[in-house]
Amino acid sequence: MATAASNPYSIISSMVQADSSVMQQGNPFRNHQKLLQSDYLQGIQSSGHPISHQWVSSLSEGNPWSASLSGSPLEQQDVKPGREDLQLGAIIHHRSSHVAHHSPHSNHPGAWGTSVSHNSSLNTGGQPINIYTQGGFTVNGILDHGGLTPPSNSLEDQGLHLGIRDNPDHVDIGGHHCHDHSDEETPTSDELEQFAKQFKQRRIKLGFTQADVGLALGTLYGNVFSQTTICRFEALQLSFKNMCKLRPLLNKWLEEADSSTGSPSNFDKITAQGRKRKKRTSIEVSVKGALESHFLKCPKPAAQEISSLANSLQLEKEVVRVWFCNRRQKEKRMTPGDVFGSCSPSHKDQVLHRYYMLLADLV
DNA sequence: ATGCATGAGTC
DNA sequence: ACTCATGCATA
Repeated sequence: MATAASNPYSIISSMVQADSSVMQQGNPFRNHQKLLQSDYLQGIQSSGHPISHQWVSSLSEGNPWSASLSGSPLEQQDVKPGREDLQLGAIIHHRSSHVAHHSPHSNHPGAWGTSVSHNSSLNTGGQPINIYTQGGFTVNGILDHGGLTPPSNSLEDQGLHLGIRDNPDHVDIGGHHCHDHSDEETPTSDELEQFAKQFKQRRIKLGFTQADVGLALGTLYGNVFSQTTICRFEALQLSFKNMCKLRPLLNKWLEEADSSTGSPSNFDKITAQGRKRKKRTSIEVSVKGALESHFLKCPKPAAQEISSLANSLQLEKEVVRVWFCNRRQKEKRMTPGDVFGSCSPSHKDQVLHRYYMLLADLV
């Protein structure tokens, strides 16, 4: 994944993400100025949703997937406290169990499963912590004290400075307040990039996997994260804000890991799965191409438009809707991925052509 | 590493 | 309905 970090937003990207300031009334080509001035960083903080369109809200359709779920129509069967499909997840338990309450949550009708309340984020205070493992292995990174004695060197020689500037809002993460240090200030994207890079380096040197880190974070601060999230952090594929939130935690982990004199700590790993999830639908490349091109013209299609699109593409409406949501979100990442994704070269050319036309029109 | 998905919080 | 943070499942 080439370090495209140096250029987070190309002209194209900013053009495409102009959605936050432009109405898409079928004629996005009218707002050139807006397109040009759309600034990535700006967009981030203002999390702009200038106007919320009120489409014909006619989509209270029943859950289209609920039935197709391994034949078990128990979509809103409630969770019996203490039991449920927990067997699916491995329970790699350990001695001393000190955390493991799930707040009994009722499921939302239409949800896939007996949701096991997955809130592991941002618990202020002593919220229940959910721990899991992806793949059911993993030996928690850090602190399996004694055991691992990686060839640690110190990170002092690295430029491990967290550039701090100003501190707009206070975002406190984890179960405790992080007031003790300078971390939670607002960094620049450069600093973030720097940190991410160093973090990855150190992590690897210390011999930990992304999954390890995610888990360790839970053990350390009460917030578990998946391999996915750590991965995205390292690759700068999170929103700026999200990056800022995670950085202090990861930084702390780094420090701990580095001085892995680790104080014995124990943990319980509970893979609390058991929630039924819709089978991931895989969209054909050609179809993706079509979606992609629609996205260019209109990143925020109205419900009706989504419907017709879904029809012509033979996809479920919901799938299309979600696709657009994800696509938009992708556009807002620090390091936008290839705008063309895995499109065929020919399609890419088509799209590129459109961009060029647009550009030409701008000048 | 990434694509499709979920859920909470917001307009 | 949308955004945003996050993750299971998969390529």
